[in-house]
Amino acid sequence: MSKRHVSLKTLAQALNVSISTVSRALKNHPDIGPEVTQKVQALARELNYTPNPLAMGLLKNRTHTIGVIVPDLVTHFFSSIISGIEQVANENGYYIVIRSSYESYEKEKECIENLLKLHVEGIIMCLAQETTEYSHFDALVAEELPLVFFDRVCRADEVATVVVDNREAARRITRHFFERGYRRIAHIAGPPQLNITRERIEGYQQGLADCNLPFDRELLTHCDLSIASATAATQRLLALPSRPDAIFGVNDTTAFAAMKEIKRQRLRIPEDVGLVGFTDEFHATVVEPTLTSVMHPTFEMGREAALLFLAQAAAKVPLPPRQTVLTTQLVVRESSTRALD
Amino acid sequence: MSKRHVSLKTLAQALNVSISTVSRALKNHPDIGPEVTQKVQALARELNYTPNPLAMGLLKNRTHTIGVIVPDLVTHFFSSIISGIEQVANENGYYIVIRSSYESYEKEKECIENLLKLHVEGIIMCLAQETTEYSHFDALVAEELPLVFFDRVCRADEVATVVVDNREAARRITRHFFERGYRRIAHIAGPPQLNITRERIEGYQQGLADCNLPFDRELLTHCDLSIASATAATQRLLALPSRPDAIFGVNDTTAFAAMKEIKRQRLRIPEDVGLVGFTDEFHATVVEPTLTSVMHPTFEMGREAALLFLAQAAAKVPLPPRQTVLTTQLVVRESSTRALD
DNA sequence: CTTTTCTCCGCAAACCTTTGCGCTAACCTT
DNA sequence: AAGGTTAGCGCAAAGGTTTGCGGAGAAAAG
Repeated sequence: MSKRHVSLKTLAQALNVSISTVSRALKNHPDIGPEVTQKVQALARELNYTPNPLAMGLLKNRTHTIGVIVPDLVTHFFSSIISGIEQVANENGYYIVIRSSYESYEKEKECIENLLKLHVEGIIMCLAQETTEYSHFDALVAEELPLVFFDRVCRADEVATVVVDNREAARRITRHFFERGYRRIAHIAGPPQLNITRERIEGYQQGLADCNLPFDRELLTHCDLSIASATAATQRLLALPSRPDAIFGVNDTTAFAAMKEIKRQRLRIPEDVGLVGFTDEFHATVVEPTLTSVMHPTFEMGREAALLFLAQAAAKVPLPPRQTVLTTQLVVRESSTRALD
Repeated sequence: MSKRHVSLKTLAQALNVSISTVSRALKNHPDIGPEVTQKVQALARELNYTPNPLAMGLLKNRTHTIGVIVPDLVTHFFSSIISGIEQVANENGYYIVIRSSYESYEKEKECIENLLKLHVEGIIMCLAQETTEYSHFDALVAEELPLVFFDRVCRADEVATVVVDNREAARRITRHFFERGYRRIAHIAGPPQLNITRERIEGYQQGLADCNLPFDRELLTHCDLSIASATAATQRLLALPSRPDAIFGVNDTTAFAAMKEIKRQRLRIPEDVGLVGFTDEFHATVVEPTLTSVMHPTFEMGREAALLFLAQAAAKVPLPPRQTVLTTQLVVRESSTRALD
């Protein structure tokens, strides 16, 4: 399709010199005479010569490419992280190739195989929700290909990861509810296999313990992070004989779905039910009431993941797996601040 | 870093045959005897051989790579479109490399140069807001490199584009307001240089004409699509001596910002001020009141853009620039439906 | 027994770049 | 003037793949 690219050969033939002379002239090699160097550089500029990345890649065995796999592209959480990855990657001369796993284990495997075929120099990814078995990373680990997990992680003793202080954040939320007078604090958790689910549940339980509240198994329910599933979870909680007076959603999407359902049932937020999310998207400030949420440094998470990749890529020997833990902050808004008695 | 890849050479040496024999054996070339073919294929499978894409690219002058440039990655609108592009691209064996222009003209130029250096097979993009000059596409057009614009477009007589029926949609919104009894209908438009801005303004004016409403210059104001700017625009409108009773935002983000500001000023939606957005993100159903909006087929737009690219890539001769126009639908919710007298 | 016709495989070029080494002049030294 | 030095350039290999062509050996045909 597109017109032929100009190569060293093009220049060499036009000037009647050898290819190697052109190559050296372009880098001001002392072996090449000043006039020849002049002419070559002039023509290169004129014809807008740029080295063929494929040829360079073949020679140096490098593609300057990072594979990025996310469960989906559309969620603000992931797109924001990708944005962070992209920034650091570009600043360091890397391109990012994106694929989404659609939360599917099979697709995730496929993505990895595909990216390996492309000879990416590393992979930065977030596990799919379905993934419960991690042997498809064996090849990467064995080949010592730089690999970084963010948010949802596995094999943290082998590969670099970047996560947030999930336990601490969940604990803080629970205590915040308690301080605001809520006593039956429920948690809509994510799929059990995810580390973020486990950690946030642990933090939730720790928070309850801190406040001398009993852990009521009824008040812990799961969803698959979809809106429908979060709505159903909310309905289960609200239908309990002894209804919760506060709900902590595993992420903002869950919280938004819960908010919709709570309002649909004509319950008031925060008076009847307190609500807190996790991530703190922009929309948390738009909904009514505004949503209390944990500020998740998504952009930073992307940047950190990219930095972890760079560190591994630069290292001559395999680096010990590094865990980066980012700190979050609770942003208190209307949905959890009812007037205290 | 990563262990050496297995190449034809690896197989050839291991089996004591020539590289070309291995190459042919893998494709079941009749020239190669059955036992040799057997052995080669067996070893290839065992060692998990895959052709080196760099070598293939060098040979065929193809990279199987599409460059995608968006103003930003974080906005739902763009990430959703990217998702559509990614799907079609992957279905057809292409990888997508993403870069964001951050709405900057300079960065946009830089992105294009960068992607060209990577030898992408085409570019699918949305113009940056700052871009008012289009000569940096000369090279692409001249090289006949497949190029597709989506949403914000230029040079539509030369390059393929995919857009929505902006005029029609804006017209429909305006008439919807009129039917609901609103008479002073304002429009917060985007930056003047964008085609979407112009087209939606035209539709807005046409809608006014349809309803025999005068076009009041005061009721048309611009913003740069940022939240702060949209808030300021709303303030300007609400401060008018004769305040508008309806506002049509150029997109949902603008409408959300307007909603926040209207509520801050203790005005009621939809009673005092009707509000309509454009794009119809998920959050339109979460805010209170729920937001009437134009359903913008973003995912489809991404798919269509990718299909336009594929058509060009497959064509032997340059295709005449094709315009794909997607139709939208007005989704009426609470923010524009006050009780009629 | 020689010639033809296969079968089966290797050589080399092409895609593009880098780089160690070798080669040819011209210049300098003694 | 004869030998050595050096500036300035080209050859060739390497990286991996495909593919036209040529070549060797064996079997079939004369």
